[in-house]
Amino acid sequence: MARPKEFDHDEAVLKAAALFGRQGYEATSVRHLLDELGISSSSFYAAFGGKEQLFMEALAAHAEIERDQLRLFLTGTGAFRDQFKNLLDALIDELASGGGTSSLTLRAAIELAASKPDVLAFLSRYLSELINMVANLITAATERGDISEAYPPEHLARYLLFSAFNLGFVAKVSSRRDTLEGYAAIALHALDDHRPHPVIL
Amino acid sequence: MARPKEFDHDEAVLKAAALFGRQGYEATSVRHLLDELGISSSSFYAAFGGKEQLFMEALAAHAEIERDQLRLFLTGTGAFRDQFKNLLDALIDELASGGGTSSLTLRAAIELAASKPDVLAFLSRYLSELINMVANLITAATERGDISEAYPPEHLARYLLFSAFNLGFVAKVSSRRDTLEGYAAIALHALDDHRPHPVIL
DNA sequence: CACGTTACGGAACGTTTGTTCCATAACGTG
DNA sequence: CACGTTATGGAACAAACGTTCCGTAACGTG
Repeated sequence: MARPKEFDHDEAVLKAAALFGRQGYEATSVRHLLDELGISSSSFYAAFGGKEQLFMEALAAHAEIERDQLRLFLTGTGAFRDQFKNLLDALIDELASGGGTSSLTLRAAIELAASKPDVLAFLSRYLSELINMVANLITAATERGDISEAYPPEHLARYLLFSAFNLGFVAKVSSRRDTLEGYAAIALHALDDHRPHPVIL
Repeated sequence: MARPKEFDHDEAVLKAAALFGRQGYEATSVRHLLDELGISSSSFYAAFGGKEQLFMEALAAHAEIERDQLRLFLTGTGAFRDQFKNLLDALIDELASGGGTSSLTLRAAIELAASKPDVLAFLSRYLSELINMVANLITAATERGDISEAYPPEHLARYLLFSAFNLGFVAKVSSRRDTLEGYAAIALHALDDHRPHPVIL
């Protein structure tokens, strides 16, 4: 029919998401994106429409992966607290290794939520979705007796999610493993039973 | 001797800090700064040297104010937990009112810590200072029996500080009061009396 | 009231920004 | 093997970027 594309659309979006996550939106120029994606400007605008639209696509793609990973960690077998601890541990591994595929979600919220209505709208909807998902898991866990019901599930869900995101912030300043683990240990305490509990040691 | 300046240096730095805090570094152009400060470019470069240097000055000025406010809240009379709760309440008031003089510290860390070594160095030093300050207050509080010694003071200090900063992140997406209060209530739980959990990392 | 010094306003600079345009290349189809 | 269609590379664009420069204005001093 016609000349075929020489690059994969979705793959390019993921590369863009990584670059935006590393450098931020404003600091990432279109020319830098062209280099990273290995395409020329005409292909760029034909495929993505422009910088801002590519960012929205990248943000959505990143969010989807993030949500799936979250679901994967929190829907296994075992106590909810253990599952969430595993999630934090994995996140710490990633952050401490310096790989630094830091969360585009965090960056987008800080850099663009106030100035770009589209970004705010997306994040608002996306984070609500995450919170609902985790809140439901928490409700199920409390019904099993896994965790106490000291807080409204939605509040607890939001707290846990934002604490996880916050690890990315902590890591921006110090990505030492014990720093991150120290933070995570205390954040996780919100899931401990507040009544006296048996010492398992 | 010579023609006197028509604007106050420190006042201008604070205005710049507010603008940078609202819009971020890259999104704030020099022309926008000139408008906000009400000066012309020649005065700008004579007084501050350039955009980047003004940012560093603004960051330092903001940090000083932030540190003093923190000290003010945490060195009064009363239990440490109450003092920290007052701090969070005041922060929530500010964030919920939408005034939105959001923390330049948070923005600088997310947007620039990875790309501008000067910013990282400053934040690293500044946050260490804050953590030490709070850790000392925590040590004193535990010696009074105010709070339990479940965690190393430095870890607890870092957790509390970053939780406070994290409210700024939460507010970016939803600045509803009950959202922020829900988060703060759970974060504060780290200061409640409890025996150390056996599974601390 | 002239002088030296410093601050001011604003035009101008070169560079980089995001985007558009067009001639050319690479396909599937008739 | 020409044709229609779509992708590509790169030149070109206006606008905005951070910064510099210069003539002028506003002081304190002699």
